Amino acid sequence: MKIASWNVNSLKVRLPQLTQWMAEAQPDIVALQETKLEDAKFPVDELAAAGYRAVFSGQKTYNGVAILTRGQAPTDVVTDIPGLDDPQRRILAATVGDLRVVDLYVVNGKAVGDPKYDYKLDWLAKVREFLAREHERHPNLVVLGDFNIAPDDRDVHDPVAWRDSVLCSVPERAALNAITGLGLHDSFRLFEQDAGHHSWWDYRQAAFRRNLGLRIDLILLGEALKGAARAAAIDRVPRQWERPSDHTPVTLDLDI
DNA sequence: ATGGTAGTAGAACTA
Repeated sequence: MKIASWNVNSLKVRLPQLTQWMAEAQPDIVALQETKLEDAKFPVDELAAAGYRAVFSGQKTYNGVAILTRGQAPTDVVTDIPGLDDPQRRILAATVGDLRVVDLYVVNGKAVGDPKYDYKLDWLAKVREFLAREHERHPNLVVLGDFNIAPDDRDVHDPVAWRDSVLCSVPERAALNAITGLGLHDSFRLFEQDAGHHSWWDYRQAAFRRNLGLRIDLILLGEALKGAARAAAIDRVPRQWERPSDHTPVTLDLDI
């Protein structure tokens, strides 16, 4: 089975690209971020026509997450972190067959020291507690999404320029390490050790053409699933299309 | 150099 994550930066704008990409890539599960759609406006019928069921947690203008599945319908859906009263729609957990899937749109944080940065670190700490409980209950855990953190310097086009800035700072990386420390493995690094592989490129300064990007979109696998991983990839093709998202899809092939 | 581009909205905020 193939699992994917894609920050589409407006599902309304990117729906044609999403359905085209799914028709070509044939993923079984797709986690979306930044849908920017109220639930009443989610394109349920269009995605059903493409062969996918959907669960979603959205809001107008900002944020919004969704999980699309082929075959079995997602069940046991959770849309909020227990103990965190947060109107921002950034987390969606669901059971899909034998897998527990948690889709995250991690807070960007704006800049180190900004109030949004403090919210990011607090949000990540609360997510870690939630994921610890999810992992205990569901060994076959997949946590994926836009983490808005580059795990280490290999994931950054210019580590010196980005040193200690938001998306790369030591406290953010510590928060991510606290999550991977639960036994959740960055699946891309099970297969690829080199630098220069990115999943997000700023719209400005021709960043994609120059490969000035970061790898911030991750698929984490629980210990029990690690041995089932067969291949991980970043599909740069949709980033080359007309009117692209600033993120491109990341994928994982699992032998289950 | 706090620029630049994109999405949502219809000005300013978020990324």
